[in-house]
Amino acid sequence: MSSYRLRVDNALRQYHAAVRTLPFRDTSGVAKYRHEVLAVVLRVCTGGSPRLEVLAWQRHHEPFEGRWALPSGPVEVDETMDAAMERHLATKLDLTTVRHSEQLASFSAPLRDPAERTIATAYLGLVAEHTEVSGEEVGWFATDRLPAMAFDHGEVVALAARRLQGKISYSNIAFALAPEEFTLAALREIYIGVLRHDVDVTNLSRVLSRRGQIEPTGRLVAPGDKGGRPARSYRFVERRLRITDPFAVLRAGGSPSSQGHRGAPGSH
Amino acid sequence: MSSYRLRVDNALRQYHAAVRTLPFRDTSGVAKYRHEVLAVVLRVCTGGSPRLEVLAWQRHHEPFEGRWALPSGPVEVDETMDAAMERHLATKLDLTTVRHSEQLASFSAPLRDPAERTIATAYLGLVAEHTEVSGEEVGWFATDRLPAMAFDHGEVVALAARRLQGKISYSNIAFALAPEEFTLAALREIYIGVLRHDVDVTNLSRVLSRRGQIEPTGRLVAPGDKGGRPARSYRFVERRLRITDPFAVLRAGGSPSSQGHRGAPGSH
DNA sequence: CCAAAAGTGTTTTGGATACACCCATGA
DNA sequence: TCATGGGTGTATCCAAAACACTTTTGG
Repeated sequence: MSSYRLRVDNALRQYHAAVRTLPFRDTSGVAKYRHEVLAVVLRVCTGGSPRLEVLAWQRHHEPFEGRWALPSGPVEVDETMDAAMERHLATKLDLTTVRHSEQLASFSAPLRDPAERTIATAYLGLVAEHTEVSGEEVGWFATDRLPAMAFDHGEVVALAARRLQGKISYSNIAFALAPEEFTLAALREIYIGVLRHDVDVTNLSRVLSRRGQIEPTGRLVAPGDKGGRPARSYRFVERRLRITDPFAVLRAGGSPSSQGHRGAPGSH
Repeated sequence: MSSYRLRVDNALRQYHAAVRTLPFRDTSGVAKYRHEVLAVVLRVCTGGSPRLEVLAWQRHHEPFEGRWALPSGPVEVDETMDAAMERHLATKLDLTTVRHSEQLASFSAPLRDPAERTIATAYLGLVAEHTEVSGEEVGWFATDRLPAMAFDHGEVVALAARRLQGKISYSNIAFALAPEEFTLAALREIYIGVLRHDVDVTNLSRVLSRRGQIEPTGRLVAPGDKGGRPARSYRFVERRLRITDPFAVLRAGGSPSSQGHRGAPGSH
C-alpha cells in the first residue's frame, strides 16, 4: 500500500473514531444521531396477587454495568422503527408472539446515554402470561417495584404502565394480555393486575359483553380441587385494538343514528 | 498548505459528501440519521362556523416544491427535542405563545424524505385564536380540508387532530385554545370546532364547572349590536394540562374517599 | 349437607342530555 | 314591547356499581 493511501486511511480512521463519540455533522451542518428502539414488554402474572410485569435483561458492560435494561437496538437503514422493534425482539429474545404493540414516545435528553448521544423511541408490547423468551440474563419485574434500571428505562416503564392502565378502560386492549380462551375469573385477575384495584367479576362481565368485546365460546372449564360450579370459557371477539368507549362526555348526542335505540319509554 | 494536508482535506470532503446522501455508519457499524422535530400548531378559528386550523408554510425548494409543510427543524447536539421545538417556532415564526405542547409520535418510514433518510418527531402545539406569526408564506388551513401537503405531513396533522379531539373530552386542554377570559358562547365555539358536532352551552357549562375546570371572573361582557343579556366572563382555573375525568369505567369505586359525598338519599 | 366457585336479578347511583322557562339588554 | 341572547330548573336516560340470591360442582 502506498504511503499516500496509508496516510489517508489513518486520517479517516481518526475521523471515524471522533465521529463515534462526538456529535457528528455532515457538510450541510446537520447533526446526526444514533437512534434506537426500546421495548417495554408487559405481561400480567397471576400467581398470587396479580401484578403487571416488565421484561428486562441485565447489562454486562459499562455504562450501567449490572443494572437492568429494556431490550433495545438500532434501526437499520431500510426499515421502519416498527420493523426494527419486531426484528430485535425476534432475534435477541426469540419473541415473536407479541399480541399488540404501539409506539409510546421518544426520549432525547442529550446525556441519557453517557457514552454517546442516542435518541430512543419506546414501544409498548403486550404478551400473554406464559410467553417464553430465550436468553439467560432476562427477568420479569413488577412495574411498581423495579430494580435499579439503566439509562432512563425506569421512566419509560412507568410511562408504559400508565398508558396501558388508561387504555384498558376504554378499549379491548386486554385481548393482548389474555390467552385465547379464558374464564371470567382469569380475566378479572388481568384487570386487577393492570388497574391495581379490585374489579367486580359480575360488572366486568356485563361491561365487556355490552361493549361487544367478549363472547362465550360455549365450552366449560372444569372446577379446581375444592369444587365449585364449572366456569364458562370466553374469548375476545376481536384480536386487534379497538376503542370501544369513545369518550362518553360531550359526545355527539341527539342524532338517533349514533345511538341505535332511543326514546323507548317505560323503562324507569 | 502542504500537499499532504490538501490531499487529506480532499479525502475528507469526499467522505463528507458521501455521508450526506448515503446512510452513514460509524466504525462500530451503527447507522446515524438526521432527526427533526415537526410542529402541528393548531388553533380554532371562529369566523363563521368554527373550525380547527393548522399552521403551514409553502415550500420553495425540492422536494415537494410548492406544497405546504409543517414547521420543522433539526435537533441541536445539546438540546432536547422539546427545546428544539420551542426554538424553531420562536426563531422562524416569532411564535413564543404556544399555550400547551406535547409530543405526538415519531415517523420513520425510510423514504418519507426522498432526499435523505430523516426521522421526525411530531409535536402538538396549541395557541389562542388571534396569535400572530411572522413569515410571508405561512397560512392556516382547516384540518379536515388540507391542501396538498409535503412529506407525510398530512398524516401527521390528522393524528394531531384526533389526539386533540380525544383529549378535549377528558381534560382541561381547551384552556390552551381559549383566550384568558371568555364567554361561554365563545368557549362553545371552540368545542364545536374541535369536536365537529354541536355542543349545548348549558351542559358544557355544567360539565366544566362540576369538574372544576372553569370559574366566573365576576366581570360581565357587553352584548353585541342586536342586544341580549350581557354574558358572564369566565376563566380556566388551571393553565396546565390536567386530566379531569380519569376514566369512569372500571374505576376504583367503593372507597368513600374517592367520591367525596356519598349516601345522601332523597335526590331521586 | 356444606363449602366453594360461577352466574343472575335487582336496586341504587350519579353524570350527562334535552328542553322548557326565566332574565337582561338594545332598538 | 319585542327580538335576541344568556342563564336556570328539571325530567329523563342509561351505564356502571353494589349486593343479595341462585346454580353447580367437589368432598
